[in-house]
Amino acid sequence: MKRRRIEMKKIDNRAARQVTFCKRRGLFKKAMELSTLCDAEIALIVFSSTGKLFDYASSRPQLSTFTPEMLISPSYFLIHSSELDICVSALHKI
Amino acid sequence: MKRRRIEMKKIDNRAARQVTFCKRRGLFKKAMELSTLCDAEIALIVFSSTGKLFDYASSRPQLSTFTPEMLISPSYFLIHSSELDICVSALHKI
DNA sequence: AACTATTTATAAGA
DNA sequence: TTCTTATAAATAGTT
Repeated sequence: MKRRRIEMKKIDNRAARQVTFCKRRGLFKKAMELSTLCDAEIALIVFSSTGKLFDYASSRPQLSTFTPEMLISPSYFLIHSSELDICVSALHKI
Repeated sequence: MKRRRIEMKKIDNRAARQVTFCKRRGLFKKAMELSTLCDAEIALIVFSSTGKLFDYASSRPQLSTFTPEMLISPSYFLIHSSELDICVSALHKI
């Protein structure tokens, strides 16, 4: 079958959804490009529907490569919960 | 001149850099698409080199639309500084 | 802000 | 998951 425009809604089939997730690496590439070209600070955090964490941050180590030991470390910040509690989830899930 | 491949390094000219920043909206579109198609949780925070905040978060209000008044509000979380202090900057800069 | 040639991302299939 | 390829989508240079 020829390629068609994909419908912009949740992919029902679980396997197909995961395949599409794996294939769509362009988001991360574009984040890196925008940061490099335009000197922008960027933080990108993604949880797949299976709960796996992927992330990118300009000028900072990747959260997803941290070991639990590395995360039991000193410096913490207080941040507003709106939107950013997704970051807290990140720490809890690792 | 015909379009060429752009060199992947910081654009020196300030004006050109800002134009490119404005044009590259694809990052946000792709974030929304990945979230929708693959049922992923996504948080994306971008500071332009001029310090302006742009953000997207699946299933959450946009940080960049908050007023200072809205941010003087109750719920806060403690998060690890690595990578995520970019979020703190967000709150400070608004 | 619009145009458009070209590059880039990716849906489908394998 | 990874490769290929046809096609859709993003965008660099220009206007």
